[in-house]
Amino acid sequence: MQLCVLSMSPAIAKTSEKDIVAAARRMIRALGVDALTLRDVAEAVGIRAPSLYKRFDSKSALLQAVKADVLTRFETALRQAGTGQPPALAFTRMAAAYREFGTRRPEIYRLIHRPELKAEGLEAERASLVPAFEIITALVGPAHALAAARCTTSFLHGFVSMEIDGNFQQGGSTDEAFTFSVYVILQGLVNSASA
Amino acid sequence: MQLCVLSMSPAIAKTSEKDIVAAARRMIRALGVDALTLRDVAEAVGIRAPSLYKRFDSKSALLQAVKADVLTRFETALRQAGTGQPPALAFTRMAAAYREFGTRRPEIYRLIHRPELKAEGLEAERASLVPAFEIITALVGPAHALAAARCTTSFLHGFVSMEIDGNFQQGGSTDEAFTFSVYVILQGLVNSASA
DNA sequence: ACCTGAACACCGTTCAAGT
DNA sequence: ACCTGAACACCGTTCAAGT
Repeated sequence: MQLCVLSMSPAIAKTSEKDIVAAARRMIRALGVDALTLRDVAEAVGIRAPSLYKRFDSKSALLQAVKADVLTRFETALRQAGTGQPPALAFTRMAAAYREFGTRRPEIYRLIHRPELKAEGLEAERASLVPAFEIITALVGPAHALAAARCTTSFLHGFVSMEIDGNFQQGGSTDEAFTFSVYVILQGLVNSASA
Repeated sequence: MQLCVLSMSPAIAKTSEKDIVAAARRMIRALGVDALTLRDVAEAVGIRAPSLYKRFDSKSALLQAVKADVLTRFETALRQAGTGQPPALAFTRMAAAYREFGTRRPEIYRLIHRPELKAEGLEAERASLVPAFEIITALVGPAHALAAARCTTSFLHGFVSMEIDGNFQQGGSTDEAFTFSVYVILQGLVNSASA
C-alpha cells in the first residue's frame, strides 16, 4: 500500500520560498526591480513562471517578501551600529550605517521604499527604524522623541535617495555635506531638547 | 497650384505636444504614473497610441516632458513662498510650500523623483531648487550654503516622501513633527554658520 | 503536491497604408 | 505631415493536464 502511494508520489519540489526570495533579491540588486520578470526569477531557481504561483499569490506578493527580508537585514545593520555607544556617537554611527546600507545597494534601497509594496512590509518597515528611535530617545528624551525621530529618518531617507539618484549635481563633497548635515541635526536636536 | 497643394493637404493635427503633456499630467495626478498607458493618453487627446510617436520618441520621453513641466511649476511655488521675506522666515515659508506641493499632488511628486527619468529633467531638476539655495545662502552665507542646502532639501524630500507614502505610522501629529523638524534644522544651520 | 505548455489580456512599439 | 489598424515581442497571470 505505502509503496504504491510512494510510487504515485507527486512532483518533487525543485525550490522553496526562501530560494525564490534570495534569487529575486540578488536579481533586483543587480538589475533593479523594474527589470525583474517572473520568467527570469523562475529560471534562476530551475522552474517555470507559472510554478511561482504555488508559493506566491502574485509578483507583488513576492516583492513584498523580498522587501520584508531586506528590512530585517537593515534593522540589524542599524542596531549593530548604535549599540554600546553614548547617545551622540550612536547617533552619528547609526546615520553612517543608514547611508552605507543605501548607497551600497541602491536598487535594494529603492525597493524598500516602493509605496505600492505595503502589506507584508508595513510592520517590518516600522520595526526597521526601532533602533534609530531608541538612539534618538536616549538623545533627546521621550517628550521630543517621535518628532526628532521623524526629523532624523526623513533627512537620512532624503539624503540617501538624492545621493543614489544622482541629484547632488553641483559638485562639492557629498561626504562633507553628509557629515555637516548630521552635525547640524544633532546640534539642533540637543538644543531643542534642553530648551 | 496652391489650391491643388491645399486640397492634397495632409491630415490636420488633432492635438499638440502641450495638450498631450497636460493630459498626461492630469491622468498621472489622478491615477499615478504606473497606471498611465499610452492608449489612454492618446484617447484623452482624441488620437490613437501610434500617433503619439509623431511627437515623442517613447513613453519615457513623454514622462520626461511632463516632469520638466511640473518642475517649472514647483520652482515657481518655492520662489513665491520665499521672496521679500527675511531669511529665517523665507526658510520656514519655503519649507511649508515644498511640503504642500508634495502632499497636495502625491503622484506628481513621485513622478518628479523617478530616477529613470533624467534626460530632460536634469537641468529642470537643478533649477527647481535654486530658490531654496538662494534662501539658504542668505541664511548661512556662501561657505556653508551647498552643504546646508543639501541638508535642507534632503530633509524636505525625505519628510514629504515618507508622509505621502504613509510611513509615519506611530500616531502623533505630522504637522507638529514638521514644524519641530524645520525649527531644529533652522537652529542647527544658524548655529553652525556662526561657529 | 508541485510542475508544465499553452493561452489570455494587456502593454510599448513598429510599420505599411491612408489622407 | 499627421493619423490609423494591424501586428510584434514581452509581460503577469490562469488553467487544464501531467507526475
